[in-house]
Amino acid sequence: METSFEGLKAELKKRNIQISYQRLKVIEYLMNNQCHPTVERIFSDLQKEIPTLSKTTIYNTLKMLIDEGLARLITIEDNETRYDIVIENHGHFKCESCGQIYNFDVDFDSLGCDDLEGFKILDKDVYFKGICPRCL
Amino acid sequence: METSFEGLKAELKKRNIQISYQRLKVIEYLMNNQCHPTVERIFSDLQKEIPTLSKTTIYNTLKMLIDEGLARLITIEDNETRYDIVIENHGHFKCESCGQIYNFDVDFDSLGCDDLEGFKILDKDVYFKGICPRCL
DNA sequence: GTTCCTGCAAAAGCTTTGCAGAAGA
DNA sequence: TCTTCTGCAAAGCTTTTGCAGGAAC
Repeated sequence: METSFEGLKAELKKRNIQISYQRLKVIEYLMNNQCHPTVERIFSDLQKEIPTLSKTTIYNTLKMLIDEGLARLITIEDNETRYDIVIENHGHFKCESCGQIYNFDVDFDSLGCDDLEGFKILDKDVYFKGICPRCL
Repeated sequence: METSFEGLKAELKKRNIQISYQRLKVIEYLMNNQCHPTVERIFSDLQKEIPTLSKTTIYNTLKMLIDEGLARLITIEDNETRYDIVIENHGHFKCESCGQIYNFDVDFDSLGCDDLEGFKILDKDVYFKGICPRCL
């Protein structure tokens, strides 16, 4: 899976998807801020640079990336939707104190195979919650 | 962790929490329908029995159970919040075809410890998505 | 009598939809 | 020219809050 900025742009071009200024900025933001931002966060940060930017465009862009399999949703908390541009398998740890989300490596192959014989598994997510070292 | 109906009632009594008819019915529903229902589902099913029941009461009851650590949220999908009365550690598999959520055993102890040294882990969730055998 | 619970109505918050104008091919 | 993209405004949903009446202790 492509995780470099240039590679992502090439991937979109290959699929005949226009790379507008707004889309470029959203993708750039996701690449530079792998802290799994919410739409609100992306919006308020990018608005400084693009005053006319609307949330609709961010929603549109994120939807497009997810449809293309280039981003994924993180629903570690039920009242906030976050986004993750990195696709390679990893788990997410959310600090309940500061709200920061950390990545960590997970051996997905060793996970829950006994009970799921006959199931077609398309997607695996591991979510942990607790307190991060900085807050402890 | 207590998973029997009587045990749960006793647990609430011990904590001086009133067990009203509405609360009893919601708990009973969660015990009998471990398919991880949404609020909408609980509401429409229980309304047949309790015509005056309001969603607010269901939200209140679920919030109380979660605050007491007797239920947990499942946020496998970002646009629907589901609830789970069984607390013992298990993973959740959601069928993308029929929407059914299945439980499966997970060896949580073997999960992602290398990267998380110094983190205080309070909660672990494993979410899989795919197609269940019935839909395949 | 005091505290807690229920449930209606309203508010809040996030996401989607409709649509007109702009930009790009 | 034709298609696609942007962004405002409105709509749609789920969840929360305020509050008055009622039940439990």
